[in-house]
Amino acid sequence: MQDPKSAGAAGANLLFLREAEIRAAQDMLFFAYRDFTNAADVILEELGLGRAHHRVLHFIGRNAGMSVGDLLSVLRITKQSLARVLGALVDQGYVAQAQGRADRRQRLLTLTPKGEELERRLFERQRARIVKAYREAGSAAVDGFRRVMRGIMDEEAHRFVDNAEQAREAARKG
Amino acid sequence: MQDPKSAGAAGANLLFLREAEIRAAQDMLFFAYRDFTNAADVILEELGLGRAHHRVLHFIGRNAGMSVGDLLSVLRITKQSLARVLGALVDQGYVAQAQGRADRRQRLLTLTPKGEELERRLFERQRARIVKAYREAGSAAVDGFRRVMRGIMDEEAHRFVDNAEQAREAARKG
DNA sequence: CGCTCTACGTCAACATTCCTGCCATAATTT
DNA sequence: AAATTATGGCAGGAATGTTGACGTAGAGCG
Repeated sequence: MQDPKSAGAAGANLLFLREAEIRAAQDMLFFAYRDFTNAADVILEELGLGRAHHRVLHFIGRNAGMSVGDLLSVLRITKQSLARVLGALVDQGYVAQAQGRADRRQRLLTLTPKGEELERRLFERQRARIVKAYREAGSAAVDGFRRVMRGIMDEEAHRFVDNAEQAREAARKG
Repeated sequence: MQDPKSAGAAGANLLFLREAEIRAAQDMLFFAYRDFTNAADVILEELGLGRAHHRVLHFIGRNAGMSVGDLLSVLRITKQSLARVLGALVDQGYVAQAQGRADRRQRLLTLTPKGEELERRLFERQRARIVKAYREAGSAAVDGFRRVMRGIMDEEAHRFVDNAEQAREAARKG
């Protein structure tokens, strides 16, 4: 190992492995996201809704009473893109809007019972996949998964996930 | 804990935690995918390319010499959707097509040097995010991450990731 | 050899989901 | 009163996806 040549090769090898790991992560993010979102598509298609509708239902369900602006910054899409999707969900009775108490300009968004029921049906499809993966991988792996995923996300998204967690904690206690 | 009421509450609590975990996984998949893909968007926009182009470059780079049909089944889009994107990449000199030796109907796809260079630039952007996440989480967490991600993906995708890994192994050795 | 199947390209037509820009309204903040 | 904020709405366009139909070249089989 004192041969500079083989040391160089070992170094290159380490770099190679490192890169291979990253490449594999790219693949996995693509496939996992593709197959995870795909799980709910059957139900959505029946109702003539798309993935954009699902995302909106999911995040309103996660953070009941959020404003339109909050939703926009979570989804990172434009007002107009959201307007169509959200409008359809309100029209079809999945989402309810309430005037904000502190700021009456705000429309605070919540799921109607019908919306909750649909969100749950969609959730159950995806749940199966996660439960299977978690069970196969074991709880230590799940912890690692969570830590890596958090590292990939933006800081702001971090905060959202934590808030949703806390909101549920509070709801459970109070 | 022998009180059936508190046992029931504990059971509900476990279910609650389990569901909260799954919900958090939903959030994290969305945010991690959103922010990870977003990392390369700046470069793509400069060149007038989209994410679809990036995906094609990525997978051809990962599996040099793959056929159009292989690419279609990996991406799970239609021939026509791919045709536009792939055609643009060929026209602009990022991707080369070669006639298959065994089956001359096939167009085996590879990246040109120009395509490799672009793919690398795109990769570097995303690499930073993964490296950061991996470093913060530690190698045990990375292993857990991989195992969970594999569990979420379809079996078929499993195979693709393994093949790409092996192809690189072989290329390194031979 | 012919017949069929496969891999691929291509054209037409259309749906979904995103975008930018601009304007309007109402309520809050300064 | 003026500026800012939260939201809604319209016009128009781009990226990405879809289905369906047709054509060509090559592979594979009886």
